[in-house]
This record gives sequence, C-alpha cells and structure tokens, in this order.
Amino acid sequence: MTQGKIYRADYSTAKDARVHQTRAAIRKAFLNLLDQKPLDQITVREIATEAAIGYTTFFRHHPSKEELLNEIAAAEIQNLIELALSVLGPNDSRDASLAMCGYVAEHRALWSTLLTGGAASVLREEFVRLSLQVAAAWQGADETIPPELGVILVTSGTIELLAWWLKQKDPLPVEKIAAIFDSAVVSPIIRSS
Amino acid sequence: MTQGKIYRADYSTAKDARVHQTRAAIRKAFLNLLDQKPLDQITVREIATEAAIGYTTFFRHHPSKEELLNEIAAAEIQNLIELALSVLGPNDSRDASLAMCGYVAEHRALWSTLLTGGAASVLREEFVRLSLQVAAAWQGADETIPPELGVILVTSGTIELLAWWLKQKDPLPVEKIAAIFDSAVVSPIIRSS
DNA sequence: TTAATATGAAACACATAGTTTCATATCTTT
DNA sequence: AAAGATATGAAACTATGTGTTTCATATTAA
Repeated sequence: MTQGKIYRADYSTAKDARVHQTRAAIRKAFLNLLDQKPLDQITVREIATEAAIGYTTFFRHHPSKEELLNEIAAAEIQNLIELALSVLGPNDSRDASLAMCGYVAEHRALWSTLLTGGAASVLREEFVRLSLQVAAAWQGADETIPPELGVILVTSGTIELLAWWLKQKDPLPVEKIAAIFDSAVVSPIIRSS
Repeated sequence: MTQGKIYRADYSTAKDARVHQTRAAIRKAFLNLLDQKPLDQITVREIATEAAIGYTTFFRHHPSKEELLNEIAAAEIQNLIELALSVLGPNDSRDASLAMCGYVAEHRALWSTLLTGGAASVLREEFVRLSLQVAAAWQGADETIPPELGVILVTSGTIELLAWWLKQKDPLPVEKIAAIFDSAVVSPIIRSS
C-alpha cells in the first residue's frame, strides 16, 4: 500500500540518494545567492530555481530560509566560538589568537560568505548569543569591566575584525592579523591595569 | 479648482497642522512598536493602527518603514558619531569618552530604543557606514593597525558597549562606563606600543 | 520486479506591500 | 465667516511572497 507522502518528513538522516542530491543543491544555491545579496532579498522561489528543484521541495527539507541559514552556520559558528573564547582562558592568548585566525583562513570561502555576504547581520546576532551562553561563567581579569560586557566586546570585535580581513583584496598574512587581533581586541579585555 | 491630490507629496516641510499631527503620531507609534519587537516583525498596517491613522496615509509620508527608521535615526546617529570619533582626535580621549557617554545618557530613552530594540541591527550597519565616511582620512597612531580596521573596531565596540549599558536594569554611572569605554575600546586602537 | 517514497507541478489560502480613486473633514487664506 | 485648497480615511485593486495540499510520475531500495 503506497503510503500517503508526508509533506514535511525528517530527511536529515535519510539514505536515499535523491535526498542528498536535493539537499546539496539547495545548500549550494543558497550560499551562492548569499554571496550576492542580503538574506531578506532572497526568495525561496529563487533558491529553488537556482538549485533546479521544485519550489515545494524546499519546504519539505527546511521550514524557512532563516532556519536553513542557522543550520548551515551553526556548526561552523560553534567551532569558531570555542577557538575565539579560548583566548579568555589561562594560556597565552597569542597562541589562541593565531589558532582562531588560522581556522578561518582554512575555511575562508564559507566564512567569507557568512561574515561578509548577506548573512552577516543574522550571523552576528547568533554569534553573540551563542558566545554569551558558552562564556556565561567567565570572569574577567580586569575587575572594572563586567564579565558579560567583556564577552560582548571580544565577540563583536572578533567578528568585525574577521569580516574586514576576509573582505580585503590583498589580505594581511595570518600572523599579522592574529597579532592585531590579540593586541586590539583580546588583550584590552583580559589584561588590564 | 480642487487639485487632484497627489499620492506622495513632500509633506516634510508642510505647515498644515494635520500633517504635523499625523507625522508625530506615526513616529510615536513606530518607536513604541520598535521597543517591543524587531523591525521585520512590524507591519505598516500595525503602525497605522497604533497611530490611529489610515493605512494609506502612512505611504503618503514615508516610502517604507525602513526609510522611516533611517529618517528618525539619521540626525541622532550623526551627533553620536561626531562625539565618538572625536576620541580619535589629538585631544585627551578620556574627555571625549565622557562627553559621548554623557550625550547618550541625556537621550537615554531614544537611544535605548534604537540600540537595544528591534532597530539594532539596521542601526548598526548605518552607524558603521556613516563612521567610515566621516573618518575616512583618519590615521591610527599604531602603524600595525590599518586605519579602516581601527575605525570599524572603535565604532562597533562603541555600539556594543552602549547597547549593553542601556540594557542594564541598574546601569553603571556615566563616569564608570566612560572609563571602561576609554580603556577597553578607544585606547587599544589609538594608543599602542 | 515490486513496493515505498522523494519529487515536480498545479492549485490553493493567506499575508503584506504599495497604489488609485473618491468622498469627507479640516485647514489656510482672504 | 466663507471659500477654496488639501490632507485624510476607506475601499478596491494589483502584485509578490509564504506555506500547504493533492496527485501523477520518476527514482530508489528491497
């Protein structure tokens, strides 16, 4: 008996080759469009056309383009946040700074889209939100700066610095930007006098 | 001869009492709604209802809610940017820091809505954009930090710090936040070693 | 080969933006 | 105070985007 197809199933763990093909096409088309214009100027119909799939099919896989963006960005953001917030730890922050900038450099294409493309403002909010959760218990070395404000300043400074860096035609080398990151963003917060 | 009323006239300089009444009602209703939720969750119909005016009338005065927000914020942003960027000048940055924080404190209600309400992300972009224009020619004291990046970091740090400050139930006194602003946001950029 | 199912397409319901038209109320001007 | 100018409100309309349902078809896994 041919089961009546459910409109919104959970395809995320499917083994069907069609599912993978469709999801990959959507993801590729979406990132492609995000390179060109802001999220709110992209329609689901546009994504579907670009991906060469049916309009309906998009909703079978994702509730909305906003959810899709979150899904795509979530894992990447999590990785970067952990690296970014490790600069708040007890070790030498210069090592952590270099590690973080290096990570972004290795995933330059994706991060460039996420940070400097149409997803930037959405991503920033998600980034700050997650950072605050992760670093909720952090205590700043400088007693004059409230911990929560410290996390906010480090996070937003990190994002702005990376976005600027990725946008350059002829970007500074990793070591250089890592040094600036450490001296201009990290050290003022975690070291003081 | 009763002129055929133009759909979109320039009412911004009108002397008619009805125009002022309408524009004031729209502005008040809009700021009120921005206090409650993000810009993209506010509909023009909602603004019109809240302002107790006709839906059509909104468009007679403003092309869109986005334009309205820009109009409302433009003058305020300009003021704050001049104060914020004067910290980059030759004088003692601590004086400028205090002046800027004081200005925001004096206009707390409006700035609280603009920075911490639903307009935040839109405002931030506008803020950075204007700052870059104003400070295009600024030269950082620290040669290792590119001037444009310096402006970006100071600007975004300023916005984040102010937004956090205005959001607090029991905010730090102006002198305290101005000191943090100077030491954590301004000095790391304009003074280095 | 067969049964399950993901897809595409069409038709739909609904929300919002934005415009046009016209009658009415309110304003400014004399 | 009267008269002409004009801003407003309301209704009807176009256009666009979201999200859903239904069903035939193609693809897949078994």
